[in-house]
Amino acid sequence: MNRRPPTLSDVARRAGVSYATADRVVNGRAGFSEKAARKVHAAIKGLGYIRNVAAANLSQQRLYRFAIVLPSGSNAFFQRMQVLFAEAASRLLADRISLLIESVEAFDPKALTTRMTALAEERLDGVALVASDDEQTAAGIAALRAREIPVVTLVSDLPGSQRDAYVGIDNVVAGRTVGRLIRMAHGGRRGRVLPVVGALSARDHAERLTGMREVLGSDFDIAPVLEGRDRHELVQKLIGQALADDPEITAIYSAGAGNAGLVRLLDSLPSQATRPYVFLHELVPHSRRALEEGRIDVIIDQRPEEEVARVVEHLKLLADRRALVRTDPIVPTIFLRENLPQAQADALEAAG
Amino acid sequence: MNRRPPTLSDVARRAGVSYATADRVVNGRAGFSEKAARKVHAAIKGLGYIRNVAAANLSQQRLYRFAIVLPSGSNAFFQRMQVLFAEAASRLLADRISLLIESVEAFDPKALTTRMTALAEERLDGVALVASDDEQTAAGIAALRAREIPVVTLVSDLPGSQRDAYVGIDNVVAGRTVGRLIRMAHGGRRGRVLPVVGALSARDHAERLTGMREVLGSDFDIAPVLEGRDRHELVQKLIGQALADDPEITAIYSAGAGNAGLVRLLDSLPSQATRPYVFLHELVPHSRRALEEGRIDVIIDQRPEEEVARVVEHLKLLADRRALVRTDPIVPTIFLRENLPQAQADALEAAG
DNA sequence: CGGATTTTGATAGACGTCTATCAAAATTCA
DNA sequence: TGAATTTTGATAGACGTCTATCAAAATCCG
Repeated sequence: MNRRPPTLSDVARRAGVSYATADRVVNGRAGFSEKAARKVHAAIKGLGYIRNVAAANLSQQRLYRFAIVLPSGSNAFFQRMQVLFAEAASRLLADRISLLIESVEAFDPKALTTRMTALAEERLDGVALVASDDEQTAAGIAALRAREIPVVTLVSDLPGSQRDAYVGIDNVVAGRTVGRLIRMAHGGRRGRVLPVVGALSARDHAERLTGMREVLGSDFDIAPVLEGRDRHELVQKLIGQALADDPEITAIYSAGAGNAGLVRLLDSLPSQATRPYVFLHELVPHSRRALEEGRIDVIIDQRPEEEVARVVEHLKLLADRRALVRTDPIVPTIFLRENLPQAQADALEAAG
Repeated sequence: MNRRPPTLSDVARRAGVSYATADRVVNGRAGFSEKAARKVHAAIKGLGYIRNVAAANLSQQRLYRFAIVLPSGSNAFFQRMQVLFAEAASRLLADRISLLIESVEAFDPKALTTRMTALAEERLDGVALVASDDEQTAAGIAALRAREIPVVTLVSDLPGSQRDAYVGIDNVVAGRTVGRLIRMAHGGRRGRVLPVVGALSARDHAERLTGMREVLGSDFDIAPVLEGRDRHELVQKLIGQALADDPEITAIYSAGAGNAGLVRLLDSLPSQATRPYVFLHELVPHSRRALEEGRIDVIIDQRPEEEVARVVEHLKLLADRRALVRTDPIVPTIFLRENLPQAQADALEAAG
């Protein structure tokens, strides 16, 4: 019923050439004629030949070596991502894939570029990194590509660069989504939204606000944007002040990090007062707890589990010079108290 | 720097036994002593030996053969799933995995069981199927398992059976999520919800309503449940009547299929009237269009793309007798007009 | 035409595992 | 102790691809 899949020997026989010639054609070695190439390709098509990757890797003792560069620091989101990559790494050993997980100082393009230059010297099969939006990083990517090392950007993209793929959400889309949810939560009534970001100069944060504004239009008031520098204490202080000064606020949208401070502040509010609706990004232990306890309303998550899986998938395909599947951006996922995924025991373990 | 990964020969050498003995131990062939087994296992641990799956598969000329059994019929959701599996199948050829995609008459447990019995006779490495909730199906699963064929249930689970894994959403969770969204959309005011299902006897539909009720509690009125048999015309007619008879209705929750009828009905309403909020399941061409055009408000999707990927992942791991990763249920995903994923050109192509 | 160059064929060893066979060694048991 | 049984070792061929080598054949060009 099921015949054995055709091998390159079968291809050679059908093409009427020797194995050696067929091999030269498929592996692009020098020393074959146009005519031979045509015959071989016709035979490949006719037989439906697919290279046996297992055999090929075996013969070459192939080991895939990928580097993952993440920003260091206390950011809960990247901590989680680091744990996820570490888990993936141990799983992937069985597939002869090794992940070198590296940290560089956050918000330090020079450190990132230095690391990238170092990586370009190693025999790597691919690099994934969280790009920052500057020319140095773009040059670093170009340097990797110049050495034929595929590059995938992660979480934060750099569209003008030579990266092979981006894995992450579209931040304008995320902001629009929050805008729609804010509208829904107000049930047709007007409201006043307090936007909080890390910095307006951070492209992803700015894009999120843009998206939100697009959907809210002129039906909503938008209070002056707070810049919390992604620092818990500052976020807590600024929002506290703003709420005290501006009792009209009906919703808070925190587009950046430092949300532990926001949660602490909400906790300190008098419980009988109706609090504003709260929307924030990234499902991490403290935001999860706040959602479960009803202190916030919505978390927009970029599903780091899915991102990790896709990064690995892309790097593997790029290393094998195969076509990418699923190149559409990750969809920002809306978590309410009710559709939270199961808590990740692994994350707690790793933290404890 | 990076040594060659240890082979079974290295293990044998370190254990002080021959390759043949090491092989007997790891592959559970007869004819080795306890002492030898202990020595080999110690060496495996000491060296961190991992079997080279590529080499193993090569030597056995291993081909994975999986069967996927989907209900046939005009249901847009399963049509989409079929397309996704077909795409996956062509991609997976390169990994020596073949998917046999089969259809059986929907809602016909006997047909499903007959097909399963037939599949049990084939040399398969795994089966995925949409379980229906009855004893025949459970027996069919048991028959497959008796022949050492792993079984994964898809979309609809059968918890009491011997299935190895379930890939799909928790329908109570999905219902609760809708409940929360209904609350949000009413902005703190009361409302009256019209629930529509295919049949109250369908477990998944009933579970969704249960979940919704849990969250709405006594703050909301719930109109009598309509049973639309997942048929477009019937759904259209019943909802039309209900809306005409009951002007108090502020929201519609369609927990089943047949939503093309719902969309048509909404289309026919006088445009100046404020329509009720509409929540329904599964992102398919007609529901997508309705959401884009603002005729409905929310789609709860079970992400068939992710389900397909996971089914394949599980089947492969089960066939290799490896541990499953990610056994938590799929999270019901909330789609608003703003966070719709890119349209799937492939689906259109396949339909056209 | 004749020499240089290009193309082709034949073949062999390696990758790590699986499967099988046969003889030698160790153990069990009467 | 001696025969039967179990355990072990040594080894060889296969899987499909990659890499390399060498000689033979075909083609090119002056």
